[in-house]
Amino acid sequence: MTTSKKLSTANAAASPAHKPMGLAYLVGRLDHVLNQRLRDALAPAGLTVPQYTALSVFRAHGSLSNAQLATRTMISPQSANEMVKQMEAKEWIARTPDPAHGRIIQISLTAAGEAALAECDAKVAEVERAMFPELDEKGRVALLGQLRGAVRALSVQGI
Amino acid sequence: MTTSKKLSTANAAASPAHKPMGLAYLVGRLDHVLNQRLRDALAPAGLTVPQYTALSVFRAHGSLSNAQLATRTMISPQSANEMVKQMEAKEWIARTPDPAHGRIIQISLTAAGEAALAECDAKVAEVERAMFPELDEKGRVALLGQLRGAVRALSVQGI
DNA sequence: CGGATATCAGTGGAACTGAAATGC
DNA sequence: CGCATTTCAGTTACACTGATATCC
Repeated sequence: MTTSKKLSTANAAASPAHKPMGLAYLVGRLDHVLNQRLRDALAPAGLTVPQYTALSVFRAHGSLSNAQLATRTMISPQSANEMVKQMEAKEWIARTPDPAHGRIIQISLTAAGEAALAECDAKVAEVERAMFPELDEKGRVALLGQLRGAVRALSVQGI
Repeated sequence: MTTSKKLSTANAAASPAHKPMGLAYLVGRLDHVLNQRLRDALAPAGLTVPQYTALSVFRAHGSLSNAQLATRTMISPQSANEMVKQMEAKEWIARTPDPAHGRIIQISLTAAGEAALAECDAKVAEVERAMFPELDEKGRVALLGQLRGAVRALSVQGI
C-alpha cells in the first residue's frame, strides 16, 4: 500500500497530441508504473517485486547457486545474496550445500515458495490484463517475443 | 561507468528452451538491462537516467511547475523537487516565479539543457537500435503505440 | 597460486513519508 | 479557513563496490 495515490490525469486535456518520445523512454516509463502496480498487488502476499522476480527465476530454472542467480538476473552476487537471505528467512527457498563442491550452495524453491508464487501469479496476471486490455492472444505472444528478443539483444552484445 | 561488467551469458547454453514468463516479468527485466545501458550511455554527458527522463518531459511539454512535473512523471513532489535542484545546479533548467501566482515556480529547459538533451538523444537512439535490431519503422511505430497504450492503461484506470 | 563462490561491511542514488511555510 | 505548492528533514528499498575467507 505504498503507491495508491491520486496521480490523476488532471491536465491531460491540455496536451492532446502525443509528443514523440523514444522507445527507451517509454519502456522506463512503463516499468515505473508497472512497478507501482505490482508492488501494490504483491504487498498483501508479503513479496516485493525483486523477490517475485527471483522466485520466478528459480521456478523457471530449478536449482541455482547464488552466483548463477546473479548472472541470470544481471545483478551483483552481493545483491543477489541479500535477496536470498530475505527469502530464506521467509522459507520460500531452501539452501543445500552442493554435494560435489564444498563452496557452492544450491538454492531452490520450497513448497511454501511455490505456493506464494502461485498466489501472486493471479494478481500479476490481473495487472497484465489491465496493462494490455485490448491485446489478443496472438498479439500477446508477439509482444512477448519482441520483449524477450530485446532483453537478449541488450544482455548479450554489450559484453 | 557503473555497470560495464562481465555478466556474460556463460551457461546460457545449458537452458536452450524459453521458459514461459509473463509480460510483467519481461518488462521489468527489460527495464533493468535498459537502465544499465542507458546509465553507461548517459554517464559521459553527466546525466542520470531520471534526469534524462525529466528533461525529456520538459522538452515535450514546455514550461511546468514542480507539482506538474511530479504528476506527469508519477513520482512525489518531493522526489521531483530533488531532481529539479540537481538539474538547476547544472543549469539545464531555469526556475522563474509564475507572474500570476506567487507560490508557483515555472521550470523550463535552458539552452544548455536542450544541448545536453540533444547530445544524449543520439546515444539513447543507439541503445534503442541495439535493443530492437530487427525492427523496421512500421513495427517500431506499432510497438511505440502498444507501450504508450499500456502506460496510459496503467496510469488512468487504477486511480 | 589462481579462479570461482559466498558473504561481511560500507556506500549511494532514487524513491518514499512527514511536517512546515507560503500564497491564493 | 481550506487547498495547492514548495521545500526541509528523515527514512527505506535496492542496487553497488571493496574486502575477506573458503574451496577446488
